[in-house]
Amino acid sequence: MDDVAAHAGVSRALVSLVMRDSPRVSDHSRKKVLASANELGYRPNAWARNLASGQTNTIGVMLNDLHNPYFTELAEGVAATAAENGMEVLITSGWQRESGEHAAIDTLLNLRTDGIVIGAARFSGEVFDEVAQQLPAVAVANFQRPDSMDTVCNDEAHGAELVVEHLTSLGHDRIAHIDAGNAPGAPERRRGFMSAMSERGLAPIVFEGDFNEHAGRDAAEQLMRLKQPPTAIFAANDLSATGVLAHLRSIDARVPEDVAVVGYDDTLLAGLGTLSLTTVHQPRQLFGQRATELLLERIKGRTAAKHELIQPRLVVRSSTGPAPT
Amino acid sequence: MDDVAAHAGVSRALVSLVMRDSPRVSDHSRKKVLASANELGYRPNAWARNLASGQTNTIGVMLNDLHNPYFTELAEGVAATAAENGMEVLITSGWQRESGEHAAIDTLLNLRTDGIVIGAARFSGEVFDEVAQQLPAVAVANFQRPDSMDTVCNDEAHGAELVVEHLTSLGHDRIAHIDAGNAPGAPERRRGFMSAMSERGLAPIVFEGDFNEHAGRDAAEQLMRLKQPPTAIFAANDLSATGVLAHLRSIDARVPEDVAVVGYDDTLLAGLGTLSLTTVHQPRQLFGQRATELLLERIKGRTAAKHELIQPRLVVRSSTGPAPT
DNA sequence: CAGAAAATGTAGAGCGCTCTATACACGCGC
DNA sequence: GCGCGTGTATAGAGCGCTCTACATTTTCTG
Repeated sequence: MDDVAAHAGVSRALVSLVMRDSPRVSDHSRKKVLASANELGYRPNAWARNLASGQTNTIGVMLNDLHNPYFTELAEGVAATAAENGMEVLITSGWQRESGEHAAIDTLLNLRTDGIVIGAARFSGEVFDEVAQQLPAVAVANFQRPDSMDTVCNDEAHGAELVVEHLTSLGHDRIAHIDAGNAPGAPERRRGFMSAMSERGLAPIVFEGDFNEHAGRDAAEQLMRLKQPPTAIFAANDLSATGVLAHLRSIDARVPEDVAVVGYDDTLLAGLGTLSLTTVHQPRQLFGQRATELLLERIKGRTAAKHELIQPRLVVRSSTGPAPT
Repeated sequence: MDDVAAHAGVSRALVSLVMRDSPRVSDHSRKKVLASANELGYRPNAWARNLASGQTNTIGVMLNDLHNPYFTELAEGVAATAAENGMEVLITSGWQRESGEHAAIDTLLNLRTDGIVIGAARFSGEVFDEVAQQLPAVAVANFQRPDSMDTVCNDEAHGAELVVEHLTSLGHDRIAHIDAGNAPGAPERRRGFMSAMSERGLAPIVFEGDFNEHAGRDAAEQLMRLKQPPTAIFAANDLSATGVLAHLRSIDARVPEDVAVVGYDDTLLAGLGTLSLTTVHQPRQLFGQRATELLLERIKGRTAAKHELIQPRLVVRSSTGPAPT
C-alpha cells in the first residue's frame, strides 16, 4: 500500500480510502490510485484489513456434509443473500464426522467471521450455546432449537401431512409409511404421518427403514406380503422410494395403478422420467436466504432468538393416482 | 492475549508460544497458560496471527459448482490430505456463474491462503496465469493445461477406450456414442471413443447429445430408428444413460439382451438397483489428494509445472452383456 | 470578498498477533 | 571461579491495513 501511495504521489490513507470505495475521494485521485494499484499488481491484504477494521464482511457457513444437496443448496441460498448485502461467504465442511464438524466450526470461530450459519445437527446443545456466545449464529435444519441462536427448519410434519392429504383425496385408505428411524428429520416425518392419518380416522401403518434404496426395497417386500397390502406407500425419502419402485417392478405391480408411491425431498431422482416420483419439495435455497436474513439482523444487534418454520409443498408426478377400486 | 498473560503471570510472548504448541515452553508454564486461556475463553485471532506470521496454514479451494458431486468429492480429497498435513481448508464457490468464479477466486487471493486448488474450468488461460503468479495454485479437471500452474486431470479418453474394449470383448461391433458437445470433458470422451473404435477397425457412430436425461432419450430414439440400430450405446454420462434406458424401456427393448448401455461418472444413479448401469468410475477423491500433494510441493518451492493424468476404471453392472447373435 | 460549510487529503496511533534478538538461570567440566 | 552450553522466558519491532482527528483546499453564500 505504501508503494502504491508513493507511486501515485499520495498518502497511504488515501489509497486505503480508494480501496474501500469511499465517496470521500475525488475522481481524479481515485483514477490515479487505481492506475498505480493496477500497475503494481496491488491487492489489499484481507488479513490486515479485517484485523484493523475489526470486521470481516464475511459470513461463515459450516456444513455437515458437502455431498448432501440439502446443504449445498442451503449454502447457495446463503451466498445469494450475502452477495445482495455485499458480504462474502466462506464454507467449511465437517465431512460427516463429528470431529470434522468441530474443526470446521473452530476454523470459523478463529476467523471471527461476522456471523455463522450452521447447517448441521450433530452438535450437542452446549456446543450451540458456546458458538452463539462467541458470534452471531443461526442453525438450519436443526431440530433441537437451542434458544441461544436463531433456527430455520423445514416443517417436516406438514410435508408428511400433505402426502396423506394427497393420497386420501385420491381414495387411498391403506397407506403405509417407511420411516428412517432417528435419522435427522425422520421422526418428524413419522409423527406428521401418524397424526395426519389418525385425524382422518385411518390406521397408520409404519415400517422401519432408512434413508437409502436398500431399506426401501426391503420394507416394500414385507409390505407387499401382508394379507392386505397397502395401496399407497409413503417412503422416507426419494432414495428409499426408488427401492420401493424397484421391488414393485420386480413383482410386476403397476405404479400407480396397483400401488401409489410417494418420496420426500424432490431430489434429482424424483424428476427422472423413469421414476417420475410424487414427492415433497423443500425450498432449500429459501432456508439459506432466511438464515442469512436472520443472521444479518443478529449482526445488527437483535438478541432475542427467532425460530422459523418453512413450509414444504407437494410435487405431484406420475407415481401416484386414484386408489384401485 | 495480554489478558491471558496477565492472568497467568507471564509475558505475552510466552502465551504466544503456548498457543503455537512450541516445544520451548516448560510443562509448568504451559499448563498455567492453558488454564488461564480456558478460564478467560481466549481464542487466538486468526487474522492477527496470519498477518503477523505471513502464512495462513490454509488451502483455499475454489469450486465452480457445489452441486456437482465431482467437485465436492474433489474438495473432500483436498480436505483429507490437507488435514494430514496439518492444514485447514476454506471453500468458495462460483455458483456456476463466471462472475461468481471471479469473486470466489478474488476472495481467496485477498485471503492469500498458502495455496489454491481450482476446481473449475471456465476461466481463460490468462486468468490462470494471473492467479498462478500471485499464489501457488493447481487446477483440477481443467483441460487447458496452463503452464503457469500444475494440473490434475482425469484421462477421459482412456475411460472411453475402456468402454469400447469392454463392449467389443462382449462381441458388440455396432456401438454408438451419445456425446455432450463441448461441455467440459465431453470432447475428450468423444475423441477417445472414436480412436478406440477405429483402432479396432469399427465405424464410430456418434450422435449429438448433452449431459442430461432428455438428450439421452432423444438420441436413443433416433438411434433405435436407424435401419441397423446399434447393439450398444455409450452415453455421455450416467444421466444421459438414464434417458437412454427410459427410451429403451418405452419401446420394450431389453437391456442388456437387445441393447447394452454404458454411462460415465459412476454417480449415485448408476448404482441404483433399478438402473444398475455399467459406467466409468473416476477416483475423484484421489484428484483432490494429488492436487493437494502437488500444491504442497509448490508451497515448498517447486516451480516447474507438473501435469498429472489420473486413470479411470470400468465398473461393470448389469446394463451390459453379450451382443445379440 | 469575508467567512462558513463542504469536499478532500493526511498523520499517526493502533488492531492482535509473531518472531528475532536477547536475558537469565542453571549445571557442567576444567 | 570461569566460560560454556542448554533450557526458558521476555522485550519490542513489525505485519499491512483502518480510522479518528485534524489540516488543507474548494465552493457557496449574502
